[in-house]
Amino acid sequence: MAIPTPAATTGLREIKKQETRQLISDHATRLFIAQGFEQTTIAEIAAAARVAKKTVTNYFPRKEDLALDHQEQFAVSLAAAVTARRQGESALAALRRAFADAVAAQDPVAGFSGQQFARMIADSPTLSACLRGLHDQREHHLARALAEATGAHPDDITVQTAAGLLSAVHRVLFHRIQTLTLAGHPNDQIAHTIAAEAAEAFNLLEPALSSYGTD
Amino acid sequence: MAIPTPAATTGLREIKKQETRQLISDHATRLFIAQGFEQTTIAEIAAAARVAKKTVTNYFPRKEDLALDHQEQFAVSLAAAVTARRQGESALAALRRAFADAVAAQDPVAGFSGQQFARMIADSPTLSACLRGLHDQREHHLARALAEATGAHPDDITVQTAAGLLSAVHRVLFHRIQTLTLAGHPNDQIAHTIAAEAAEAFNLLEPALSSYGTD
DNA sequence: GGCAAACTTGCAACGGACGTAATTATAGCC
DNA sequence: GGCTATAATTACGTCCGTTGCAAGTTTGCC
Repeated sequence: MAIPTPAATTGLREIKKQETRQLISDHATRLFIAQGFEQTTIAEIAAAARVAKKTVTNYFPRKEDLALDHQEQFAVSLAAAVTARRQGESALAALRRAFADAVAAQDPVAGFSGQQFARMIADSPTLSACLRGLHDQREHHLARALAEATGAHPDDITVQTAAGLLSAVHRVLFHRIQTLTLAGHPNDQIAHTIAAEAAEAFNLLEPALSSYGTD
Repeated sequence: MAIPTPAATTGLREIKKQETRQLISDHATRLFIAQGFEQTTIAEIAAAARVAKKTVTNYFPRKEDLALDHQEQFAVSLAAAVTARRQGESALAALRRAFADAVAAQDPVAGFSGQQFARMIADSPTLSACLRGLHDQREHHLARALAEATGAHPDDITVQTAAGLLSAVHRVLFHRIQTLTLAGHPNDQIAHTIAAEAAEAFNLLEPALSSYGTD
């Protein structure tokens, strides 16, 4: 997926901004992995990147933003899967297929983040809380997409519940991938295990939502 | 529910500790309601309660602990409902009944917290994140209870998924009560509305888990 | 070449979290 | 009933994330 950059003239200023941002992000990730998230200070990152502390907090308003990338992509992933579902495909079927694809591709957005990254998150209450918030945002986006797909009011209890149930399955599977990653399993083996478990999990929900959100 | 106090001799010291704790908590709640959670500093609370700053953070390690009470009770509520379910009653039925009871009693643990309290939480990212963490803990406790009830391994994907689905319904309904509270509806009206919506939400899950966790 | 806008920088302040040592008051024991 | 060990409270101080502000520097445009 190339960067769209809508009318973003690649002037010298934009180029240097992107370089500076990447420079800070790279040093931050390296330090977080090496010595943990909480143990790394913004001052250290700024010193490593040879920029001012203020520049770091200017590009990344909160410290968590330095560690968790692709937040927006994660938050809209389920809603996008529903919006882009095939003709006659239910929301559940679309989300099942989307997860299977993500597992096959070992997509980081599905939870394939590497052992060191998973450990960094697990060891940091701040990052764990931030991840919970992202799961929450993802559910809300999904609820909006489901409301649009079914023509129901966004506050409708059935819409809200369906979004909660569907995102719960994805969240449980995400957490399972993280757990297996932390346990040291290689991605290939995790993908194999999770594929079978995902079938069980989605099958459990099938009787409840088999035709929900079908065109 | 009286305080068990297992062999807790009600010495003068324990009494004064409880008084001090209550004094701090009362002043904190009052200030949070009056001027918001983030806008209130621990120093202000300490000054209002006429104690040292350190005494506040000694009784309440984190600032959130000053605002959110009964955290442990909330976290174990779903697990307790499953553990105490009747003979032959499914986990879903037990949780449906527990929620109906909580709504009838307008239990704060179910979300009946009053408009000012709901606003305090909604206006504070810190408290919202803390509440998400509590929902997460509640799901994990439920998963353990379900594993024990079904004899399955706690890491079993069916157990994890069932816990995720069941707690998702409770979480959606909790959030709905908060939303209605923020909108200014009186508790009686909310209880009436939610009772009907809860029936819809649990009915949605019924085909999936009607017999799960039955003795 | 010069001007306006933007980015970067350094400094400062605030607030929450944590640690430590000193003071005070209680509870158990003789 | 007095003494001592224990535990809470207090008053410091430090660290770190976050925010605001003014000055300096670079970029893009005229």
